[in-house]
Amino acid sequence: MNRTDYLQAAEAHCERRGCKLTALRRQVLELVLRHQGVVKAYQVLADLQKERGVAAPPTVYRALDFLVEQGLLHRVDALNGFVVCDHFECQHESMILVCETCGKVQEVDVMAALAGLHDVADAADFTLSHQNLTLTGLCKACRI
Amino acid sequence: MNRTDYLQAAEAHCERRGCKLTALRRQVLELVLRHQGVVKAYQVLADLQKERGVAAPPTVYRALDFLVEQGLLHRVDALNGFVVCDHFECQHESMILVCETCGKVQEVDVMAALAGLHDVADAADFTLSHQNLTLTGLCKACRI
DNA sequence: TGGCGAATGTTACTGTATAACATCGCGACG
DNA sequence: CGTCGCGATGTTATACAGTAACATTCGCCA
Repeated sequence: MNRTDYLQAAEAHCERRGCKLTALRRQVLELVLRHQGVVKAYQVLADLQKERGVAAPPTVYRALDFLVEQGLLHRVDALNGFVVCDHFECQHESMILVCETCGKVQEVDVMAALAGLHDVADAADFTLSHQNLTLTGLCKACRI
Repeated sequence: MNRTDYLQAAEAHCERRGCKLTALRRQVLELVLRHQGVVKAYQVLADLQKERGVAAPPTVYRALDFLVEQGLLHRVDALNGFVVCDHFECQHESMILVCETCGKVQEVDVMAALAGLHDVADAADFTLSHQNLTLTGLCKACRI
């Protein structure tokens, strides 16, 4: 899916969910899309300042929070960063793989494997929320 | 395992790994042990300052990093915090369950379930590091 | 057209973490 | 015994991450 199609789909997605992908939110989403992999909030802020002169942290954080809420982005706790989710349509749980060496990020679906985790959690009397796992390791290129 | 035994075991553990649980590191570990569940670095810093008058962030962070490296603590990314690991002896991967409501933390072993995750990662040409998963959800008490 | 609510702007601050350099303490080794 | 090296700790300053609180704007619709 190219960038234009993605943005259009994202807009429709928000519409369906009863909220709006405003100009600002769209701009922030575009800025995130321009990067490979994980982006930091302050990187987005800097980019935004380049495009519109002024912008303060809350501006960016509010937009990012919104996009995460809509499932368009995932937050990567381990890196204090954000990655685009390119399959926000399907209700899913996914696994985000972050390469320790090159920082590249990929997202894979993981329903089956998660079932096992849910079992373990159940055994500990714990109910898991829907969530996205972030795991670190080595990607194909860096493993060599 | 009570606190004294734990500290002694921790010291032996470091020894075996060829490094030292110095007085400072031991003190920081004790401070973490005094709390239930997750502790923040700046909480430890404040405690440390109460005990020894002065202390700066790097002092605490260096000690915490060391303890994490030795497997005595786990870092909980999602909370910017740290929890004691009470089974640092066995080479293990574990799953840290954080209750969204009360903040309580428990750690469970999870070898079996992880095998599934490794399979999924392999399929994506990705080699997972040994790591501790942090998952959020609701604990028994808060689920009611 | 006026008023309501959501979105955004603005200021200031709190919390998290690390860089860079100084100093200390202790064991190895001549 | 000195001193060299090195790991641990102290110190200062600053970078990076996130939010509270309040002001303002904008679109919608009664």
